Amino acid sequence: MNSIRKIYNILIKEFKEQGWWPISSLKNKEGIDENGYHHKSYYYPETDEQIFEICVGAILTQNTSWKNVEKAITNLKQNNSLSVNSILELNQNKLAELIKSSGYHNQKARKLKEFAKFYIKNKNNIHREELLRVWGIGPETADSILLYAFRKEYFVIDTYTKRIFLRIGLCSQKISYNEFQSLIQNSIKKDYKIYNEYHALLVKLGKETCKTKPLCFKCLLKSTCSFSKNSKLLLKNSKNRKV
DNA sequence: TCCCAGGGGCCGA
DNA sequence: TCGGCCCATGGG
Repeated sequence: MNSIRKIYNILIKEFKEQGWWPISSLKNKEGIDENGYHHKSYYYPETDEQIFEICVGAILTQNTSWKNVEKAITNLKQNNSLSVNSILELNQNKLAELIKSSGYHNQKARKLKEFAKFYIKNKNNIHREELLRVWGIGPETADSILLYAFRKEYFVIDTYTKRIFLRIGLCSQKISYNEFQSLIQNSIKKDYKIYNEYHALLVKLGKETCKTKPLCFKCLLKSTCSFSKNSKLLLKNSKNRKV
């Protein structure tokens, strides 16, 4: 079994299913937690509204913590603006005000409007190349939308994925997005559920242990991670050093 | 007060 | 093609 598959097995065994992508309208329903994560079902999203909400979340979460995105989504909902048509109709400054908590709100308001125009025309036949031509949609956001909203098999490469695999020693600093995506996609089964879950598991690991300042001592992957081994060595050497 | 967070566009070299 | 800079709020 290859290392990338092994890492998936370790993470899923310990962390269990993460239930991505969270959908606000599902909060506290049967089998769904208070934040909208559907841990036991991969059959979401079910409706056009749910699909569009995931797309909005993927754009709003660009370089932003999910908590700040949740506030923006709640605001949009309370203003009856979490739909394609209302985003198209809404004044851009008003839209920016509603999503202010997610940061970069002026840029993101424009991004939502550009995406909404695309969505209306392409929702029934969406293609990655065309999605990438939309202003404000880069490879990560495109793949999040394709994978989580449209259940298409594109592995999402984000900051956490890069950081974790770089530290483990499975990729180089200079690897491109597409090269990295191919590396992972060629190492695991082409399966929507696995792509969905693996990315979510990496985010959990990145948030909890493989942070900017890593907490290697409690990391599930410390036995296979070159960064963790090196940091242990550094710690040991520093302790042995006479002051 | 500083750092960081589920990126992407633009511009000059 | 690539590095540097800008966009911005909120929590720890």
